[in-house]
Amino acid sequence: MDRMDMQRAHAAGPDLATVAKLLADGTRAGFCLALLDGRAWTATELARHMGVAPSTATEHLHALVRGNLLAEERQGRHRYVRLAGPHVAELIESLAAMAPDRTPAPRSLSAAGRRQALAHARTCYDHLAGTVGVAITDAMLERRLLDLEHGLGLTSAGARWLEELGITVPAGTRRPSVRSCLDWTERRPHLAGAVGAALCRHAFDTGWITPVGTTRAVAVTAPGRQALRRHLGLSDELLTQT
Amino acid sequence: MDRMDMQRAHAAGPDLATVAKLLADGTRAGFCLALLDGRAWTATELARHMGVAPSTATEHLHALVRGNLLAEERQGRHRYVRLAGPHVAELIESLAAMAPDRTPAPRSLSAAGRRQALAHARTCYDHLAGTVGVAITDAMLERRLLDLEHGLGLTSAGARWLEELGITVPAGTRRPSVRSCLDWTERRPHLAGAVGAALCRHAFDTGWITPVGTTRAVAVTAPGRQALRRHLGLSDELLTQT
DNA sequence: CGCTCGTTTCGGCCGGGGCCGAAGTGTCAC
DNA sequence: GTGACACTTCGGCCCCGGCCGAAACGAGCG
Repeated sequence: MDRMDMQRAHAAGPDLATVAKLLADGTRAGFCLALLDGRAWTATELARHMGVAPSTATEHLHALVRGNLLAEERQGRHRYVRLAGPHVAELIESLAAMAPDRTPAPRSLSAAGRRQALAHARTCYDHLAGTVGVAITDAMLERRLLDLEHGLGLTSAGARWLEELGITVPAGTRRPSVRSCLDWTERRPHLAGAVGAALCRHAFDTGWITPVGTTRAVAVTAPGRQALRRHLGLSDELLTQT
Repeated sequence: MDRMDMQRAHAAGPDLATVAKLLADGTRAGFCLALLDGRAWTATELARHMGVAPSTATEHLHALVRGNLLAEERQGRHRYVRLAGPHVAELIESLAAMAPDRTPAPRSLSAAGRRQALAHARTCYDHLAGTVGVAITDAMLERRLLDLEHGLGLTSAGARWLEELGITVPAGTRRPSVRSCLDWTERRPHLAGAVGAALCRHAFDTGWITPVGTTRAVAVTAPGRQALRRHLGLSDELLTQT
């Protein structure tokens, strides 16, 4: 039995390394981070986004799809990819929460503006993050719609509150209704999970928020500001990007 | 601006790759999986466990400690390492849940026995897994001590039940009280989080379970069988390893 | 049917990094 | 002191894998 066999023999259990390897490359990790916006991107979009040749992107995407991190959908001569599901988004988030934030200082005015818009309010896969996302979570805690008694949880008052707003949360799934997601600009936890996703969806559907350009950034609309003030007591200044 | 700079410029946000790289090697991943037992191991123990030279293990451990995945503690000429905390264990678990299980067929009778003991009952960092871990979770669901209404949660009856048993769960932390952990033998979720940890600790403290050899496997003692039958209605056959 | 453009395949280059063994450092026991 | 032992450092080997460009492929479109 040579060395390789020794190693194999001791390597029982799940094969962490092959999954981790998929995220262990800067380019592939960048793809996944980009896809955290929840949308489907084409291969060339991702290639340009990370500054690599299309051929390189193709290979990476193959690996990610084969590893079940991404799902692909082909339309004509385009190949769209998106995250394979919320579980992948959560894996990426928990990895990101542990990673050092190496966001570089903005090099241009427009880059600084983009960064500020993202820091103010953005989607994080399927829920809200940024200053606004954290503020919503804090307000819900203050009003006892959520509590921290045993980790983050929805109170019965919170359940009623959702119902009054006409927000229905898909039940019965394994997905936790409330999950705490640590985001990388605020470094503070905000509301994720099924409730976070439902709330975000509702905010889009009713026009409280609207996407900014083609990024993950969102802006709070006038009706949105009004609704958030009434339902959560959030101030206008907080909701307006300076 | 050359190609490298382009890539750097687009690589904003958390540096997923460097964290993932730590787990992207079979040997380092094996170390972490071994450390999931929650104990502290010495460098040589881990080296022998994975079949690599001590010098190799040293380098890997340095990387893992520098990356904040492991904590080290030096005692005399020994260097003990353990997982840096529950968040690391959870990261490893979520990675493992996504990884293909490449557990090889046992090559010897003793290996088969070890495997069976592990499959029956074992610790998973700080809570219980295996057939027994899943059975406890199922029984708690059936008795409405837990519910699945919005993800896995502790009911008020469950809180009372814990109190009656004299189990106190540290409150007020960010750690979720109840978390679902997918284990790699049963492929079914079982109770983790602060409650899972407290329950496991209680089971050790009161002698319901006892470690088997130096592995993660545990055996249910006679008092343990009695207690689990009385408090959760678990049958003796289920709790005895065949 | 030829042109465009998004995607894929392939060959080849090159750097990073995992591995070992040999030698060095520090700790404990006698 | 003199071993024994746990751990570390270093040099060197070698392979894996990310990158590109060139060329092929195939869907849309006039």
